[in-house]
Amino acid sequence: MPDTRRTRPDTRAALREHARRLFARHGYEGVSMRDIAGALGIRQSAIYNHFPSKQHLLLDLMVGHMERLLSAMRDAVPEGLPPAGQLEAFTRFHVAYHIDQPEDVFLAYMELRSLEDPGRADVIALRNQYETTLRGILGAGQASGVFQVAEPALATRAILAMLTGVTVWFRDGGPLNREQVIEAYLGMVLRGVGR
Amino acid sequence: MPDTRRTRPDTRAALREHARRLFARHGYEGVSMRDIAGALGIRQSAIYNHFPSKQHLLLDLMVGHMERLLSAMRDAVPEGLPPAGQLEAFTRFHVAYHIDQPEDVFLAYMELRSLEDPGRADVIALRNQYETTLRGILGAGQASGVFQVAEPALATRAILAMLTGVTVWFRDGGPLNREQVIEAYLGMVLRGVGR
DNA sequence: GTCTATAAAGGGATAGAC
DNA sequence: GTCTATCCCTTTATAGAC
Repeated sequence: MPDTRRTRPDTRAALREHARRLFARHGYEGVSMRDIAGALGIRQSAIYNHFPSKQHLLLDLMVGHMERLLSAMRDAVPEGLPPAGQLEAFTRFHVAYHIDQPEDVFLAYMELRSLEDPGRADVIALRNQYETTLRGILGAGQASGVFQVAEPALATRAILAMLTGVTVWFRDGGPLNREQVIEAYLGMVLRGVGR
Repeated sequence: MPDTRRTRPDTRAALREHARRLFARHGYEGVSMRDIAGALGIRQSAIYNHFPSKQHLLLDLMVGHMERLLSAMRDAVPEGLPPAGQLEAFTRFHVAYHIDQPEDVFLAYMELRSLEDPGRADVIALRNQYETTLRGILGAGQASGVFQVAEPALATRAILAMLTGVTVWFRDGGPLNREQVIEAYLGMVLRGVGR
């Protein structure tokens, strides 16, 4: 049994945490390696024992976020459900995840432009998998007549933009709690597709 | 009658144009004064004849955008209309303006975090005026029973986020033209508030 | 694995000639 | 109003001691 009191702190994990927070708040270009190192109390050069460059650190955060998001979404949206049930599950999941992980989500949205190829293409591919899932749900509902969606591709983007915006304003302790926010967004999505 | 062929180009206006484009594409922190000057074919130091600092250049772009946006919105949304008509006018205006001025809009949304006080507070106040207009329309429609909006403040943010997202994906020459996009978003907004 | 020291480049801003 | 030249600072990244 390891002595956890004497375990050296996991610098790599701490770097991820502080970089995520700082990048989300000030933007990739607005944060220096010194800023990140300073948040941990180490020197800037020590970061290079854990990540080969600032770009690689950003890529690590982006890919890690997208893989966790996709995996969690697939767990939350059962394949066997009819389209209306899938849309409800997807919407609840998306809002809840964005409330719970605002920094990851905000970072992935805002700093894609700071990510260089080839990593950028990988992240876009992962994001497209996520979007395609919602697109498929809307298309299936349209085909079976339970949704009235004139333009499924546009509706996909409209719904994702609407729901993702929750990260910009939601705060714990505000007038609406987590569950009230999820229900309010769900109501707008369902009415928006004609349910 | 002035000889327009020999008129010196308006450097200040050209600086605004190129800075707007570069800031929107790479972010405020990702663009240097040398980048902006280079786009015009002048030296970096010449910028300081027109703007006292990089911050002032950003503030000029932000305030200019918000004032134009507010003014155009007030022209497009007549005060005398009933709430349903106002919501339709507001939605058509917002999508059209965001399609036509994507750089201004994207910049104002993304780079507010790079703007320092006191200018930042001014821009936020202007943005709040814009949001409050939509909030008032939804509140009036709710009060008169023509809208079913459980949470007007949330619905305001949800609608604005949904519509503003058009800047991320819309391109001239794509599968949907400007008018088709406006109608599709309008349909989703009206259904979303129960019309 | 972290430190000090340093390299090499780029950042915003200013001075003064023209 | 734009230029060249420069100041002073910060940046990412590397080298080598411990």
